Amino acid sequence: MSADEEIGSAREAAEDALVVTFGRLLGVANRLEYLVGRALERECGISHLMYEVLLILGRAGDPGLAMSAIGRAQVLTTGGVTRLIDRMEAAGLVERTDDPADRRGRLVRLTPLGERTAVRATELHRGNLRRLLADQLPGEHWERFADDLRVLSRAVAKEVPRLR
Amino acid sequence: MSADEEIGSAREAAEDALVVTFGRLLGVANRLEYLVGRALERECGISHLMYEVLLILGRAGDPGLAMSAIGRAQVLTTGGVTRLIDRMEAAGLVERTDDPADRRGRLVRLTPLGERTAVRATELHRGNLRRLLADQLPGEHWERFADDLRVLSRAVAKEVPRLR
DNA sequence: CAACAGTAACTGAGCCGTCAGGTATTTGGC
DNA sequence: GCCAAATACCTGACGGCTCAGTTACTGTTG
Repeated sequence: MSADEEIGSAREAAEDALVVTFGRLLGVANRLEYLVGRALERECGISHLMYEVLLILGRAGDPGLAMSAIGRAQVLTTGGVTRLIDRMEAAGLVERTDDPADRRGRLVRLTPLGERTAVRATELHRGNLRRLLADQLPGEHWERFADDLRVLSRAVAKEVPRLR
Repeated sequence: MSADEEIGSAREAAEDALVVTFGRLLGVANRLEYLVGRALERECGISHLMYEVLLILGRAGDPGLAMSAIGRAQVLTTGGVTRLIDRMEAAGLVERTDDPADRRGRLVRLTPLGERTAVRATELHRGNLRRLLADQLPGEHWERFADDLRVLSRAVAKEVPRLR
């Protein structure tokens, strides 16, 4: 084996290790997301998906967001969005209005209850995440972790459409 | 504000930033997992959950694993495991036998088709993950990333039971 | 301006998980 | 040795998503 090949295979092994670790991280993250979501559901009565929609609508403000925009933000089919918003509307968290600019469309916006719920859910959710990290990650590593996570999540987010 | 308080609040701000980033990473990872899972489903005809069960059973070998062990490895209720294994059995990927040591139990093990499918799926899955990382993360950062991911996923895995 | 492709939201069928509750079997204290 | 509690798996009802197809409206183009 030549020196070049040796370097190549070392690099490949490192690649492999990263791929495996990355796969494992995805699995763990997925499970975590699931558990944090259930905690939120117990404590706050809304699903994790609803929580994210509350955040999105909160940022959007008046006059609200189109159904299709919500579907794009979450990974949901139009049918899924319709039913999710149905439930949220029934729970009094959001309200639908006709879009004055396009008579096919509806706009969705938060109700006051929706706003309050978003605030409360955010506190609980942050608390859960913080508790999750607090005594596991040594403080002096946090900055580096934060940096890494930023880069990684940006890279990964960019790649999402590729696998569709 | 005293110097101590200042340090405290700076640390708190760093904490906040990490928590937010971590939350975002979880969201992205979740979506990624979903998309990688669907890719696997298209290319290989098995769900992501089935894939993980194939891996677990592959490691377990003969005479197989109890249903409850599968449920513990994945985050699934016993009912969920029963139905998942039902489908995998119908697809010819696994087979159930009575547990000779406990007449309540059944043991699940891979069929030859299951073994072949596990190998093929692993290749495809690895390929997808690798493609995902390959041209997004600069090579010189890989080792550091791998290291961080290891620490992080260990920390996070340890925390999972806490949120139950 | 009429035709038609494109887009927004909704809906019925189906899939896959949870939950709650059932039966068969094992186990540990008396 | 017997009985209550624990355990292993299965099942019916249900929730929430996708898929595929529908209706209503818009924008483009000859």
